[in-house]
Amino acid sequence: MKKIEQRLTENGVRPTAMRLLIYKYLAEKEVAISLTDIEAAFAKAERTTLYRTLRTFEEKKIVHQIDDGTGIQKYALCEPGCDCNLEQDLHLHFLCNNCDETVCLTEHKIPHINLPEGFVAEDANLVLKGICDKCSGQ
Amino acid sequence: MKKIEQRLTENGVRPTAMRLLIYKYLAEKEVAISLTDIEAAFAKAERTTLYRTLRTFEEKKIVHQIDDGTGIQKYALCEPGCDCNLEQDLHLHFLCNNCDETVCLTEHKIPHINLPEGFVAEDANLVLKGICDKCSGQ
DNA sequence: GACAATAATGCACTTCCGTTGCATAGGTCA
DNA sequence: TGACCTATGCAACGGAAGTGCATTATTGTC
Repeated sequence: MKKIEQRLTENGVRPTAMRLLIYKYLAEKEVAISLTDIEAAFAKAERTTLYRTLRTFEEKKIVHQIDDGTGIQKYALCEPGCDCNLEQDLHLHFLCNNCDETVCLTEHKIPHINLPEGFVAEDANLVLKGICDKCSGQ
Repeated sequence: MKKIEQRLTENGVRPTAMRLLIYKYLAEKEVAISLTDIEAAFAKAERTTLYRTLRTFEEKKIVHQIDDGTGIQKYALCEPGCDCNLEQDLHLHFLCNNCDETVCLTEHKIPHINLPEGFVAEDANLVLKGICDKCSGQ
């Protein structure tokens, strides 16, 4: 918990009890988490607080937002030292059609794409859908 | 208009007046269209009708749905003969941060990705964001 | 051409999720 | 301690997708 506190402080986020818990929750889960997920896990807390905590985390580069095509925004912890805006840190995400969980494949960067004349890419999002390792193993 | 009628019939969609107009609209626009766009263009028509028309078109492989990360579902005409479910027909989309328009880059297929053991990909979505050719030209 | 069956359209309403405004509680610093 | 700033809680809004049901149009059959 001390480590989490330090991580938050380093990134310019005041380590309140709520935030520590949310960070811990994100760290334990190895998949991308939606606001609704968190809400279910912290029934006592306000949705708004959770929402704003996630946004704060995102602004401070503690989590990155994931759009996996479900229409629901999800979040996952950033790797320490990663800057999710840089092309080299853009990794792909995998959405399982079976368990509906989305995981970061941080080792798999998005390949560079040659665009037609006139197009300038600043950001990229690649989502693969299918069956994840947990579900295919059975 | 006869051609459109034929296209719809071939794909098993009854060519009503409404549908012909919507198809025509999609064909003229060269960018991905949201339900709200269409609603604005056809002020007289019901949202539900437009919504269901788009869904029907999608089911019958006349349009494909695009998730460009804006949280708004968009649609664009499929190339004749394309099967948007097949890996070889999966192309990437480009969302312009300046004009907010999303275009299909049908010539640019999504590269094949080697996934970790246990992951089986069935579908893929790649969206690049940046400045499009129209906006960068100025 | 008239009729029944089927499909498309229009209207009302719901749900889900993200988002904001404002009041209150809590922590920080002089 | 008191003033200030930040975080939290509560209430409400708004956009977009989606559904149920009645009505209208279209098709096939006799």
